[in-house]
Amino acid sequence: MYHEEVANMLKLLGDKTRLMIISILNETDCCVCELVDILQMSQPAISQHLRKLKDNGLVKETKKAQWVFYSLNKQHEFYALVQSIFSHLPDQKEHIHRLEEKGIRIHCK
Amino acid sequence: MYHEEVANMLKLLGDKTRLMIISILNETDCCVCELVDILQMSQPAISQHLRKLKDNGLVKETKKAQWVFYSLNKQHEFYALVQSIFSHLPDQKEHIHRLEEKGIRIHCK
DNA sequence: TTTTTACATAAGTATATACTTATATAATGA
DNA sequence: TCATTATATAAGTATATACTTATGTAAAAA
Repeated sequence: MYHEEVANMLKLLGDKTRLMIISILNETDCCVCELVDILQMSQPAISQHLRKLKDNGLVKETKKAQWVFYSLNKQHEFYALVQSIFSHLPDQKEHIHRLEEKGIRIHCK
Repeated sequence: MYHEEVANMLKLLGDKTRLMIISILNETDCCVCELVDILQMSQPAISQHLRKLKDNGLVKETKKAQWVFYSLNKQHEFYALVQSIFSHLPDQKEHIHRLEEKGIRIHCK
């Protein structure tokens, strides 16, 4: 049933840490250590949330050198739904700017 | 933090039974026994979901004779967010029509 | 080659959640 | 008045969830 799939998607987004992760990835791709720095949570906690998001297909990962970069999967069935939720949330640019200013943003070709 | 409030709202909607209840109430006000009939679940289960929705302010209740009618609270802070989620879901008119046809729709002034 | 950094994962734990069954209440109807 | 109907709620239970700590792995750096 369609409602069940949507309910599962909302449950996935219905956690403040995951909602923040997705909001940040909506600004720019990030590696795990950047998310750990922004969200001030343990690395395993962040990794476990990322795994849930990845298992659901909402995010993709790309290995680059020692880092794993996560990004939103724009091909996801519910990407439009997720974007309409974001339209009701403030953007998260400040977190990215703060990383840049602190000089700890990971840039990788 | 705003993200936390939105996450809590999404968690509330992130249950297929509650999402269905809200979708149905988006069509028309209903009393508990109609929701029990539509959703084919036990009355206490439905009542408990309704309580969660009411505690959060998403629905309102009105007593009429022996029935308690529930309706969406259009004044809710996140009503617009909820509506944008509905725009990604099929409508639930068929359930209401079925009740009418079966002659078990509760009409009350 | 050894250490460090970045990340994943396993195991354990505390809490939350969604039901069930049983029971209480209040309005209606016989 | 007594039975029925509509609803709420309490208590119990099974499962899910979100962390923690500990540990493993792979790449980079020293």
